[in-house]
Amino acid sequence: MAQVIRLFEVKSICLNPRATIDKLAFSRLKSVSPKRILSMRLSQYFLPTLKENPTEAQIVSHRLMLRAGLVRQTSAGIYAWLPLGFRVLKKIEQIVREEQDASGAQEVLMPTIQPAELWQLSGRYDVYGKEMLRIKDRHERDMLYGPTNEEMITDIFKSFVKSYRDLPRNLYHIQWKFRDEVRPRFGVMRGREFLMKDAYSFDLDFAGAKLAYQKMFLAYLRTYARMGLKAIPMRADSGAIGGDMSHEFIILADTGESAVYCHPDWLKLDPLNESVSYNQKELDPFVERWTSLYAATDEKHKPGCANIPDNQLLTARGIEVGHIFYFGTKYSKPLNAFVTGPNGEQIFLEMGSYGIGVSRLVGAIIEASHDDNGIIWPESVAPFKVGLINLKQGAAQTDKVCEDIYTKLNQAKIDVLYDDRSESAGIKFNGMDLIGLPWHLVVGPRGLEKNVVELKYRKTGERQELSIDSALAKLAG
RNA sequence: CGGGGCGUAGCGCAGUUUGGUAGCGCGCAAGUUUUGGGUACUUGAGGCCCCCGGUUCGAAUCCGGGCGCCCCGACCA
Repeated sequence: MAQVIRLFEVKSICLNPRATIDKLAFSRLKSVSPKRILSMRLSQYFLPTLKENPTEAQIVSHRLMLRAGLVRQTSAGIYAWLPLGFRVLKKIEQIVREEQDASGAQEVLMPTIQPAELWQLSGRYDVYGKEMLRIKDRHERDMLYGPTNEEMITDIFKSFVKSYRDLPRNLYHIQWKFRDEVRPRFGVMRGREFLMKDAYSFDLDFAGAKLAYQKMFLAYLRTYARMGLKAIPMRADSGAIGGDMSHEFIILADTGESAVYCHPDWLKLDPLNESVSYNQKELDPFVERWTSLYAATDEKHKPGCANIPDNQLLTARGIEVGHIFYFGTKYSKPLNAFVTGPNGEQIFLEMGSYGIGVSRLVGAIIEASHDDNGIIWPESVAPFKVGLINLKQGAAQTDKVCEDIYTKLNQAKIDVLYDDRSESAGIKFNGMDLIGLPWHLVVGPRGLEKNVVELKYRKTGERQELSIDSALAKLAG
């Protein structure tokens, strides 16, 4: 009897959620740096998937994002990010961050709400029109929800930097922005509220600004390539100033919003194979080479102007996922942002700005990577690397093997979503295809009789039967 | 901002023409069943029919006015 009571006590302590949380919190305190929880059991996850297509979603990425439980629309063009979608958003953000840092840019965080005064100084308060969401605070002071941050960063920068010796600098942040689009559409690809990385470079002269531009050029190519995207820089309009120092980065996707024309050799290039460092000597030839191949959007395309015959041009559709441009002293002059030069003269800052649509990329990646069954996440941005499917939940054998695999994958720091629900096989297979995790590890009684599990690669649909150990080894490799 | 469409259960829809107090499929819950690609059956819960006003004995349905959402175009990361 005493033993029974003791057992019961032990069990009740383990089942007490508070005890678990305290224990977790304690272990976190001891660790040097905070770590994110890698894996998840589907039976406990907030993942509201839909079997049918919501009518409001017309394009494929929007439909799949709603069906796979990534986002929830709260108003036209404004979305709440649910756990699975948020994980993807964070992974994309992190790749952007790492590449910005590698290029020498420094992360800051500016507010979403800005005072109108800054915009009145640059003259854009009136120019921006209704796209700008204007707000009054309780003191009737004019504020706005920032659509971009040139004015603010210039104001911040100039208030501290007074000498040419403090140049160059490149500051970026990843922040939510708002543009009150007349007609939001395409889900997160053309929302009103969107997450964006924008960087702002400050230089003494044009040569410096050009180098800053080239650094971003390289960082952008690397960023998109890491996300499994083929991004092509295309010359864009930069207004009166800037010459050719403006590029849009367009990824190719069948459902893209605009037609693009480019040299077929683009498809062979991979920026991750290039060994080029962030210095002028290496960047000059690199950028030269990467801008020499023809590429133009519909509106810029002029037949006969390419360096190869028109009929050999690759015609495709594209989605803009980034834009870099040099704009000189456009903001530094009206905002009076200058430094003292070597000879004591006042020199207005040479600036450029560089944007990446982080939330848009979630949709864009899906546009570029899906099939009839659902999303196909590139591994680098996948919410989980592995989907573990237990075909017979509740059976001792499959449960045990799955738990074991789940633990081992966790120990190997591989994030896994374990479908431990008591659902039929078909529901689990289809659900896993829909949310598009790169690898599906299927554990069923039939396979276990032969001591094998099935490993499926979502992208190709290829499956192979492997022993548990070799499946784990393959996932770790 | 021009043009068009739609708001009925969580999702997809019917019912509106001809006013009589709301229905189907999926999903959800319970049970049986099934167990390797959304299994089958039974039972059940779930609606301020977008909102406000008007007409009428009676309005999801007719009339007026709002609001919301979607699509095409112009605009944009």
